[in-house]
Amino acid sequence: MEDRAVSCLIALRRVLSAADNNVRAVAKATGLSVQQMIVLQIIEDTTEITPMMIARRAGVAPATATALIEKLAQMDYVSRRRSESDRRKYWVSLTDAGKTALHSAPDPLHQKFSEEFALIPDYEQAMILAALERVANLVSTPGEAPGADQPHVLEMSKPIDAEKETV
Amino acid sequence: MEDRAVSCLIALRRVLSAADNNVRAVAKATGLSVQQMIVLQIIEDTTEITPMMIARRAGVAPATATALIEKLAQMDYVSRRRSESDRRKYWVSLTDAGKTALHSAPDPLHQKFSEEFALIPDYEQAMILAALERVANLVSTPGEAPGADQPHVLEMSKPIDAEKETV
DNA sequence: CCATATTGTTCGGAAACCAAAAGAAGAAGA
DNA sequence: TCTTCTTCTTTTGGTTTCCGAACAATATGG
Repeated sequence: MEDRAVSCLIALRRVLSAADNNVRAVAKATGLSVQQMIVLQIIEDTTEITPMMIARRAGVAPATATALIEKLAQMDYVSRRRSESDRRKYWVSLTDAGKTALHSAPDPLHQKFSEEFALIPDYEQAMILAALERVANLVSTPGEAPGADQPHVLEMSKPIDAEKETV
Repeated sequence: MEDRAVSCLIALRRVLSAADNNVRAVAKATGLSVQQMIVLQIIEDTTEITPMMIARRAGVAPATATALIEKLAQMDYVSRRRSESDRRKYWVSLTDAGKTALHSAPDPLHQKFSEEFALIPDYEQAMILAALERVANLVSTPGEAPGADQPHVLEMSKPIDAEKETV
């Protein structure tokens, strides 16, 4: 009877595999690495976020996050703004170029899904949405959920430009 | 209208993110790299498969597939058997150790899902399964689907042992 | 037998990643 | 104020992963 759970997991793995291939394709199309894309998406989700939080969400070591952010900053896809409440950290956010880059490449999976989803009868659409949200709530751990640790609002732009000449 | 498709994709991305974090955790627990785990799973799915097919399914370059297989063979997780119908290629399959390794680590997502899924009322379980399979069919491309390109049955074991002394 | 294609490998370099140590800034207590 | 401890980020050094390109071996079709 927990047979059905197994079937679910199998279906899930098919979806996962397709999605994985997809991100790679999209990444290649944008000229970004997969990890860079993930980081950009994390930043977009939160609008503003610190390196440590990026590391936690992306599941990489802090050192790796530093390198990723530095790279993205060099490409001018993200901007950094020193926090004033805690001057050790800084807030990373997407530049316009970053947003553009993130959405420039067509996403085959997104498109395919949207197209075919539109053909499905209404009641079934609703069913699928409900099921997906149910599953998302089942599996998503609070640790990586969005929402916590928002930046203070009162910090004004004080750009991190000192290290502009980093090689 | 197509609002619902967007909500679906958002939910899907939550699931994806959770799953991604999960594979990393499991990989770390097994001492395998993520890519190695994926390859092992591909091999298990097909029982027997050639390097090129592995490369295509895993979405990596042939050179990478070679390296991955070589590594897994060194760990004695996979065995190779030269094809007789086409002596360029060979069939890769899982050893018992490989199967064990692949399933040794507890899978937090799998567990969590199974547990919570069991608590869901019957009709909703059925609904979720149907929805997941629907989605899987929507997104999965035939190219990476299992089933095609099976090995000929008549090839007997002629191990690739020549390179046993590879450093 | 000779092109051409396919399969897999080797090689060299680029990039990703991490652990550990270091640096810089906050927090807490005397 | 002056420790001392903690947190956040970076640097360093070294490992691993991955790919492109050139290559060898085999197949296939004239």
